[in-house]
Amino acid sequence: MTDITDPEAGHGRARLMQKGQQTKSAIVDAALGLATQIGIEGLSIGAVAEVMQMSKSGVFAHFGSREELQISVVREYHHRFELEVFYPAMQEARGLPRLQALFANWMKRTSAEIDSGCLYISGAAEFDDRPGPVSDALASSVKTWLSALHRCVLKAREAGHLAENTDAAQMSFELHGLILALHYEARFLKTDKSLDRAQRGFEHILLRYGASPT
Amino acid sequence: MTDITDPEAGHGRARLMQKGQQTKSAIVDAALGLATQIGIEGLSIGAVAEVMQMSKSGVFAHFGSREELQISVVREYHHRFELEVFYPAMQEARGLPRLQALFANWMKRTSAEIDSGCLYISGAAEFDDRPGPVSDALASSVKTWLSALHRCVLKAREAGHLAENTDAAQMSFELHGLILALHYEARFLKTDKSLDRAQRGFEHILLRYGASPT
DNA sequence: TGCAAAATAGCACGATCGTTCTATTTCAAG
DNA sequence: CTTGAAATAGAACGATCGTGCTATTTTGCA
Repeated sequence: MTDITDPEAGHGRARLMQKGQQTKSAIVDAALGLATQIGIEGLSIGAVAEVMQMSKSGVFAHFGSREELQISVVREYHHRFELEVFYPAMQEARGLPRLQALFANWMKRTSAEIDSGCLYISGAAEFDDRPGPVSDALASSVKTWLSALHRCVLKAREAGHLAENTDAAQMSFELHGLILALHYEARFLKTDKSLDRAQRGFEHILLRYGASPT
Repeated sequence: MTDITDPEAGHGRARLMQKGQQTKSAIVDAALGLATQIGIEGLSIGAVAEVMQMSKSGVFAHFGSREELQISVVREYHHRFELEVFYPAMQEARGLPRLQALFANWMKRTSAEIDSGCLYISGAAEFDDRPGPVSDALASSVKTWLSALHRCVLKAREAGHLAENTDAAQMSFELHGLILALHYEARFLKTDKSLDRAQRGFEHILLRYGASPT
């Protein structure tokens, strides 16, 4: 959420974060790391406590329930997704360049080998038959992102970078599919060349929807 | 695997299945139903026992370990997938008609509301960071199916139903993406029209790869 | 520096997990 | 009908889970 307190800047300006908030952020950070490996549903307070070198109750007190911890993790992921995928692409010129940047950043995040799996994808599989607050939070984040993508396609069409009869929802669906296939084949099946395939698929889609060079 | 014993056919022919095998089949059936709802990793012997109205140890004895039960579930799913998607499509004429049937059956299975989620999709999300025998069994099944799809695309190209320069692996990748997007948006986001979008995406891909009418 | 408040630890609870062991029931062949 | 084998049940184990309760420690402000 806000910045981490800089311990060497304790003058004049009020400290931005109490000790407790710092710890909470660190816990969410650790929990996110765990959740991307073992899933949101597999997240356990005990495991988080061990990573944090804290007691279970110490961790628990910050959230009041496991569910609240899970929701915090989803929100944190949403935040990072915006930071790494959405905002950088907004720097690009409106229309096709921005759409291309959006997709490129999305691909990068999906196939990144350093941090593990995409929470939006693994979470969907975990919660598509398990309604509740966590599922709601996840679905809400995903919808926010997908509708941002949808708007970007619309803008590109309005800018004349795509064919006038472009069905933006259909195009978004097909782009989403490429990302999902990339995630599936690269992460689970360990198929190399998946990133190339997603990129080529993207170019195919651009051609179909009459992308004009920028 | 083999047929269920027909109790009214106890003459001449030896019974095909002992009582134990029948029960085991019924357990796997129940476990598959549970796994599609709560995931393969979420499968617990206690839950299966409750559904079966059996004791935990009674269920356990048939498999010797939870892992073996999970693998049996994967194999059963593989079997049903072949039965509902693969074999029926093989009845169609080689080439484009068969490819179309394959994709249509695949879509139907993916979006079916009666039985829940696709184990190949939810399982991939659960096991992409958790190697082991269950993950291996799942990956093996998926690869078998995807390579069957790949072969079908190759045959269609050889039959002259697709452009000569068709990259079969690339086309398979894009088809896979459509199915994944269908599953994601229909099952998790409850987006209607997803089936239409997948179908139109399929037609777009056919056009791109120069499908000639049959 | 002292003191209230916030943060964290420690412990216990009931529940569920996979698994092992032993007893009991059910089956199928003689 | 008998009998050995196969199938199932029952109880118990250690472990882990989420959560509540009560200390204890640490923090930030007067």
